[in-house]
Amino acid sequence: MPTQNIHIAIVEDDNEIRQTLNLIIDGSAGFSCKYAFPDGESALASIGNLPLDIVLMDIDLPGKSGIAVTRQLKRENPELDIIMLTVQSDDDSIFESLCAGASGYLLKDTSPAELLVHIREVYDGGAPMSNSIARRIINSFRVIDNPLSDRETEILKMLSKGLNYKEIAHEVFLSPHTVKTHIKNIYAKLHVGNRAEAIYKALKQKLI
Amino acid sequence: MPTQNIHIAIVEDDNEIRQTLNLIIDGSAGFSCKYAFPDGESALASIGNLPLDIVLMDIDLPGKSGIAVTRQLKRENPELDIIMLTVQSDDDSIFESLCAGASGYLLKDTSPAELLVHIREVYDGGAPMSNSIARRIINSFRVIDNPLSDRETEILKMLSKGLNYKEIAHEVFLSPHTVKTHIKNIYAKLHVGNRAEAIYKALKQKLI
DNA sequence: TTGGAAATACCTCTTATGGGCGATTGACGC
DNA sequence: GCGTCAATCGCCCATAAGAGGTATTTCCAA
Repeated sequence: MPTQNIHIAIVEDDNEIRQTLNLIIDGSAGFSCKYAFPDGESALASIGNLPLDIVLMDIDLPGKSGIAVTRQLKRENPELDIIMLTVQSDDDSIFESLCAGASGYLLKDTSPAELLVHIREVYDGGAPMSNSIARRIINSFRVIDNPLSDRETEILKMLSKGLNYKEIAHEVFLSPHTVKTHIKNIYAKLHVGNRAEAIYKALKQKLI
Repeated sequence: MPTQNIHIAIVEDDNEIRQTLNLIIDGSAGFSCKYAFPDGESALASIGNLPLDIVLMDIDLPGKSGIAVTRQLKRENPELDIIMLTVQSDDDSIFESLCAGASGYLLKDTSPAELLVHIREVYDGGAPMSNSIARRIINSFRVIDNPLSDRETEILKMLSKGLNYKEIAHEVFLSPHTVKTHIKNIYAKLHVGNRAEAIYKALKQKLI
């Protein structure tokens, strides 16, 4: 029993790549690719009224960048899945794309067969990434080291919620003086001089 | 020409699963699995002296959790790659595992054939994840929306660096009063009442 | 057993912060 | 042309925060 076709559009400025992708995808069983755009503006103008499941998006486009186009498309069509298909493999491109709402990130050295597999993965709720990209993403989660004691971490979390000395003291059944001492020690360990910087550093280093 | 075997260890408390995995992996060409541990303590005691490439780690272990074991293993053997292989699919388990240093996250419904593919992916520098896991990770990057003006964002960033009114005013060539007004507006937009909470929310929502 | 964290508690002093007010100017949209 | 909003500047005041101390207890590891 044949499943329903997955409807795909392409945004890619290189004519040859665009047409080749179009032919490959549209010619594969289970996939339909009736729309291809050479730039973001034309894609934004048309997509939204179209019955699409997935968009393949290049990043380096004339005019609006593929990341900006992704952001806007996702704002207007939250259900649409967008897969970045690009040569860019720098951290900025990757993380900005994900923040913009991309559901996958593939490098252009991906083979046509793999591409089709990955499109189906996205259709099935996955989030395919080229190997090197996936590793970069999960490395971004790594924690360096945590110099804070459990008590200090607990108090720092409350600080980040906006509580003051007295409120924290009440929460943890301590004297406000003790809370203050802990916070001073936290500042020393994080090499900061106030709450704002402490919370910034702690979040950046995933301490809280 | 045969490539070198990938050397694998298993940490898994369920005897049947552990032995089955062991047999499947060790019986596959290109893979070697000579070590299997029923708990984290025994794994920590032995691994480190062993010539291993990859460890498959369960999360729900007797005693130390697989996440804690992962953290310690990675601290002592940064080069070792650890793949979580678990039934846990809650956000906390996923993100804590990644923060602890896992290089992949697979659910136990992964087929043996896929498992071998994924082990090789990790060996080749990738970071395989089960479909639903990958999507959760990617979604964690999504930006909701940014209610702040450019000026406000600029000032909020300086706040997070620990600058006070006067210092910020000096940086942006404004009166300290104006800076204060901006900050008050930021608090209103973020529905917070102080710096700590503002920075926490802003970072959580990726506004800065 | 001794040294070092961690956790606990207190004091004083100066400065920064946040709340509550008001006000003008210049874009931009409708 | 009118309203809205960002951006700018201002004042007063109560309180919170941070910088400087000192000190005790507990517990773990060297």
